Amino acid sequence: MTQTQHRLQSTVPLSAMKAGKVAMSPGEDGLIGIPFPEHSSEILFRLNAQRRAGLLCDLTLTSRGARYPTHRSVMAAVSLYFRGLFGAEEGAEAGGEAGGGGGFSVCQLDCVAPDALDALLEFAYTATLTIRSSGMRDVLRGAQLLGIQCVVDACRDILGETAGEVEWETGEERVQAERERRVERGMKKGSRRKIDRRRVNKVESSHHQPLPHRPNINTHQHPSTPPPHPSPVQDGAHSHPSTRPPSPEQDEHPPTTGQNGERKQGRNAGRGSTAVNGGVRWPQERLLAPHPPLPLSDDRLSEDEEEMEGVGNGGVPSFTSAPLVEQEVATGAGGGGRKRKSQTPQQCPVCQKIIHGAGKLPRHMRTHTGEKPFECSTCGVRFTRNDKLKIHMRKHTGERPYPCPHCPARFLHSYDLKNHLSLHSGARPFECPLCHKAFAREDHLQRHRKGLSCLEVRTRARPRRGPGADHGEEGRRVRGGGRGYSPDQLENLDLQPHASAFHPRAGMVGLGDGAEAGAGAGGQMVFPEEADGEQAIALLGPHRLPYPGLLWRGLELGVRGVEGEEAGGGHSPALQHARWEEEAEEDEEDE
DNA sequence: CTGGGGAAGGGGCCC
DNA sequence: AGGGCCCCTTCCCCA
Repeated sequence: MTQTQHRLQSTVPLSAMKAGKVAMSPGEDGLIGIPFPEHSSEILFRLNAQRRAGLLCDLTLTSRGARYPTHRSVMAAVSLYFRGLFGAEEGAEAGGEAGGGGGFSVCQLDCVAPDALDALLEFAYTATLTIRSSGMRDVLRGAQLLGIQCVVDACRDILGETAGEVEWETGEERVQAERERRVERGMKKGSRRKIDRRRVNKVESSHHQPLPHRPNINTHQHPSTPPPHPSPVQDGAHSHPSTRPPSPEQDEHPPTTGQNGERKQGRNAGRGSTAVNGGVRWPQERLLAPHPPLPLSDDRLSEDEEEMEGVGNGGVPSFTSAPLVEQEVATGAGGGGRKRKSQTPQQCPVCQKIIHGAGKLPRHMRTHTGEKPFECSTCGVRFTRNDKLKIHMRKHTGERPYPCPHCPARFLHSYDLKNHLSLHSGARPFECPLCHKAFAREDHLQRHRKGLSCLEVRTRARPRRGPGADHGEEGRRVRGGGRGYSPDQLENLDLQPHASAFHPRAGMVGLGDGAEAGAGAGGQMVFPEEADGEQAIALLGPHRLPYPGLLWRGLELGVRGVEGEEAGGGHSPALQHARWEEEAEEDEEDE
């Protein structure tokens, strides 16, 4: 858990803010979308912990004497059967005792083997299905009975069963399904990889939205007003689960992953099944993969993709790969105008960042979605990119392809060798323009600068020769949040970095006088109503802001330094050096 | 505070 | 056009 929390802190939002990457759309003043890729897994983890502890459980499933406390909402989210049972189906009225209201109920599922039911519950709460090969059939049957389609698909995939037509499709649904199939066939005109990518994208949506928003394939199968303790057996008998695939989705999306070795090794490693203690373990992506794209007509596809780009819906948005110059065309009323031409550059729909390079947008999008499809088969570490995995694998293979020509040292990365060579040469090409201390690495020089460890702390607004220790201490405080706001940014903020403004006590419950609150982490922060934006910033200080840039934006202070010139992080070292030179000159002029 | 290792993300080139 | 591969920069962490 702590690991997850740590990832939460260090994942997209912070880094994005740090680099000024979470930017507002020009037309959406004040609206900021911040994806939290770990949120869904975090929630799931806590729900699972509650289940295991029996907390807040309002539904008990029983199977042949075994009892499984669980949560209605979770089961309704993962199972079509329970969704219908509890009236949680969209548009369905919560009816009867089993409706969406409260109450505690017991559902007897003797038709599902206890082990299978346990595995399905584990899946529901962990998004990972861990089953023994021998129990595959039971799990498949249970998943069919409960309407957990992705598990059904995964099991069928493993068992090598093929999916046929769905007997219980209504006429309207059949038309819809046929329309989807036509769309799918149309999509298949593109490359196979493209289709796979679409699926991955949709999987991302599914990941945060456990069941797809689509006209449900068998709502009639689960009446919204079921009997108090309906038996899935009846349900299953209705749907002929043992002989029929419960969904037309299978038909549309024949399993392709991991069957013909088409995918690259990295992907296979991350997405395929892996043997676990004699069982088979399906990662989340694979389980969700069979979910189809939204049933869209060709004309609607672009629109809906754009709708999915919204980040305010709590889900991680999917994205369109439409290039900047093509988006208008693609979303126009042309209908058949989905064919896209040049793909570079492309704008990220989440952070608005312009991504250069064909095919680079999906790679960038994974920084938002948190998807890490490339898993190290040795240690299980996952990566967003296969080239990173490849480099990582060198640690296991011992390969160090970058030997130093001057000594026996070998390195994993080319830049390590580069750094190392500078040690041989003694070159320290990066010199601080203020204190003239030289560094072998540019980032060390930057750290030196940002750390205010030299005379750089002398800002134009303050006397240079104050108590030096104070400067150093203040510098450390300013930097204390770890975000490393440069003096440039602080100056652009027009903040007077008086010690009181960043004193840990300031702003902790109460405005100043008598404000006595714990300065440590966890102290309650209170924004007095009368405190305006600048006061609020002074109260907090940059080191207290989890998303400093956000607050500044939210307070509409018009901080150019944060979202202006630094946004996008595209400043070149040369520019940075030039800026420093300029500052140094100004400082000297001040003297 | 500095040196070093490593991860993450972006861009260029090529297929 | 998309993806693989490589290089680069930036940042974080640790000693």
